[in-house]
Amino acid sequence: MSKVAQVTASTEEHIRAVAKRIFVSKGYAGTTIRDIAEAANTNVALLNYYFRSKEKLFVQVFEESLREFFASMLNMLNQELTVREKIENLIDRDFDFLTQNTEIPLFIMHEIRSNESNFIKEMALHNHFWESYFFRQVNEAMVKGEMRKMESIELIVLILSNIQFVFMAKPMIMLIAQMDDAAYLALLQAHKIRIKEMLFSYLFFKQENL
Amino acid sequence: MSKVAQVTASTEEHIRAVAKRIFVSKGYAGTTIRDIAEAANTNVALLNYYFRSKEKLFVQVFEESLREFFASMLNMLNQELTVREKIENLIDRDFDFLTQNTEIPLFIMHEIRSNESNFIKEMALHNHFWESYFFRQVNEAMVKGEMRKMESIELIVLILSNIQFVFMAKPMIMLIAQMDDAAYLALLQAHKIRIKEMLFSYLFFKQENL
DNA sequence: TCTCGATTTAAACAAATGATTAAATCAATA
DNA sequence: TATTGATTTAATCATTTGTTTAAATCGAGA
Repeated sequence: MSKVAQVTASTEEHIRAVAKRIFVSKGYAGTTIRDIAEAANTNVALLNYYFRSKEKLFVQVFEESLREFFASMLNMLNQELTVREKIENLIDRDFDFLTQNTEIPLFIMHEIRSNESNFIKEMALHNHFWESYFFRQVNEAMVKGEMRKMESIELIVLILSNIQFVFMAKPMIMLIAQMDDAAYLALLQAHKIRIKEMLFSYLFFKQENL
Repeated sequence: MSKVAQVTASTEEHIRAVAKRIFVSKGYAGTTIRDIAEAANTNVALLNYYFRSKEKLFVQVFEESLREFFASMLNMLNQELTVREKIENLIDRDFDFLTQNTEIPLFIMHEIRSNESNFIKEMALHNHFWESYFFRQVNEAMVKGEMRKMESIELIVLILSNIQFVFMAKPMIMLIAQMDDAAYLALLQAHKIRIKEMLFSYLFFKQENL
């Protein structure tokens, strides 16, 4: 039984991994279950045997992507570090993750928007987010004048803009700048250093116009 | 004849406009020609009568979107303004356009990536871009120490990150911050002011570590 | 070895989809 | 009014797509 379960789990996991790669690259609507079956060296009936339907398979893939996507942010929230350290940590972790998973942010944004069956909106992403230690820390720093005053959502948008856009726009950047992969990676490194410099000097400005 | 041509043009234009709305919202693969025909109060045969195929209709829509998307950037490039004025101009114009066309950036990025038939790569977006007056101006300012030194592509990525991400991530922002449309619009206004402040103080720093 | 449940496969089905056909309608003009 | 070409429509076609069925294969335990 242990062996059966093992084989089962690995077949199922293999299909899920293949499905993830294709869904992430071509989107839900652009992917057929035959694409997945073929790439996984199996057949469409087996997909439905393990996952019941294309949509249920997709939901699993999407939820996993969402978890990975938010992992570094959630991780950041409740650690015993300064705000500045946490933000630097977030940038480093996100760049590492996104360099290996360039397509994830665009995939998630596109599916949230084009999704009509609303299962995404039921995932309750906002849970306990704004009440976390991080945002209390931030508020405190703002009150003390150690940090520029703004709403939490503004802060998050400002930071994530500078992290994620360069990944979401990868195809266009490579196109208009006529880059190869090596040049793109070099851009990533330069960009990462630059946004730390810019964000830190903006967020932790030398207090005067508090 | 003039009347025939007029009616023709308006029917064709009406279909194109409806198609654009649906393609932009649901993506190429997620859109059926029957979706479009129904929304345009006509039938699938008429779509093919005017546009020959779903793909040819899509190409027209996509090219138009691309033109609009780059309009403010191209407009900026060769005007008689200072670098700082041009960048402020770009931010203002893009925010105006994107507020009315929130879905365009995500649409374009997604289609560039999931597109397999490569017609996009043949559109030669890079033409004369890097040789424009704007980048000569920028280079000059950098040499003079009026502006922080960086590659042109870095500068563009830095600016566009801060403009476009807030639009591309709209569905997620509204979801995790539990915003309504009014709150989102308020966020846009605050963000626009903020990024001008941040970018200008970073790009046009008080010269010292030139 | 035989049995039985789990896994895998080939084949088929119904619905959806992009495209086409052929006929109907319209509108200008001879 | 009759003709002609442009436009619009309903119906149909062939293929693709998600799903299901039924049979085959596998592997552990009796």
